[in-house]
Amino acid sequence: MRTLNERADVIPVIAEVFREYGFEGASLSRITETTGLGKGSLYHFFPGGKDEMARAVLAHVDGWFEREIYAPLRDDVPDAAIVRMWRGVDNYFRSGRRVCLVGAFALDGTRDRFAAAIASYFTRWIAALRDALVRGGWPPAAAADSAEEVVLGIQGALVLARATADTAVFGRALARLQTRLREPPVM
Amino acid sequence: MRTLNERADVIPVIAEVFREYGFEGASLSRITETTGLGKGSLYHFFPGGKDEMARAVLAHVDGWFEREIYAPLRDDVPDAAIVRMWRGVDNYFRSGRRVCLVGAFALDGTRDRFAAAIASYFTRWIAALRDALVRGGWPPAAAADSAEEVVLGIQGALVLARATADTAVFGRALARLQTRLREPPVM
DNA sequence: ATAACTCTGTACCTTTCGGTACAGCGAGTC
DNA sequence: GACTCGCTGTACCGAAAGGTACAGAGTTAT
Repeated sequence: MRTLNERADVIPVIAEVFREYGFEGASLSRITETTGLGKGSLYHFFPGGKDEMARAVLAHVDGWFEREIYAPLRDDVPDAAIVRMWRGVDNYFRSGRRVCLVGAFALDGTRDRFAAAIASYFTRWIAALRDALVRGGWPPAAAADSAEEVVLGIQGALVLARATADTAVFGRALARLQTRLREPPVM
Repeated sequence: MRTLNERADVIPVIAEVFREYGFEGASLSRITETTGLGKGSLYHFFPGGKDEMARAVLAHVDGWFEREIYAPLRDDVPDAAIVRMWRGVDNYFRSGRRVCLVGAFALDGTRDRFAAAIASYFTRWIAALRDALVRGGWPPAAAADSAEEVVLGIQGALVLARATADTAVFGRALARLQTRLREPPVM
């Protein structure tokens, strides 16, 4: 019964290939090379081919964020959950050295094919953060605005860090957004 | 002597294909289809093939921003130049319906190939905006920070607008960033 | 020991990829 | 009318794309 185990092990590796090259750029030959698996094994685990691999990878990323970020934001003490989010995000994106797979897919022509998964990733993130802020005493409108600003800022920081090959941008952006969430609006 | 004229006419069309599908996804067949030009004409204008097309497109985008945004930020009255930037950006990105070609290339595996052009586009934008703020009376450190925040915020907004197929995100982000540049820091 | 089942390598398929070669068209020039 | 010269369509190329077929190895259960 190693099937499930090994399939699960391969997904993060494939994810890295998609992350690095995008959907179109992630050729099967690159995937087989990186994973060390031949086409035989690959199509055994993912009969649907590249499309299924991408879906599995998106689901994997989504699962991680749901578990580590969204759920805590919805259920835990707001302040603690938000601290956890900052730590988790900085860790996940390797302080700007790693790019967001979902964001990369969104800009690609790939978007339409995985539209639902891509949109859901972002809207649920924003909704969860907004809820945490509201539970922390923020006015709903300001909470919604700031939640959107934070998620969008993280994506922008990743684009810029990658574009300029300067990971410090990411750290500065996180710091800026972080202070902004610490001081509730004056309204 | 129609050569230069027509080549110049084709570049924006090719740009749209790259913007929509990314470098890898923009196949020659899609380009011929969209431009209405056969391979013969295409390789007549761009002997270097896809690579040269991408470089021409990047140069075209860069030229537009240099002329319409960066130069005014450096040379004109700061307030007016910044107002012009907001108008120009909203217009250029069609209020979030259009994606940033340079940002898309940055996330792609394409980045390395065009690294210089991609990095320069962003660093010059940030530098120009920072200069305008400093000339407008901002402390240099705060100006640098806010300039980075604005450029990064625009990129993030484009990612999110595209990801959620909700252009309103872009408008809200622009409004937020705009108010932030209107009130100089307290420090 | 054998049967069943999971996994893997190899060979092969069609389509599309980026790119090339080139003959010819049409609008100017002399 | 002949001659450029800029442009275009067509046919073609080898390589790589994504995907399939399948025999067999390795393990596990009986």
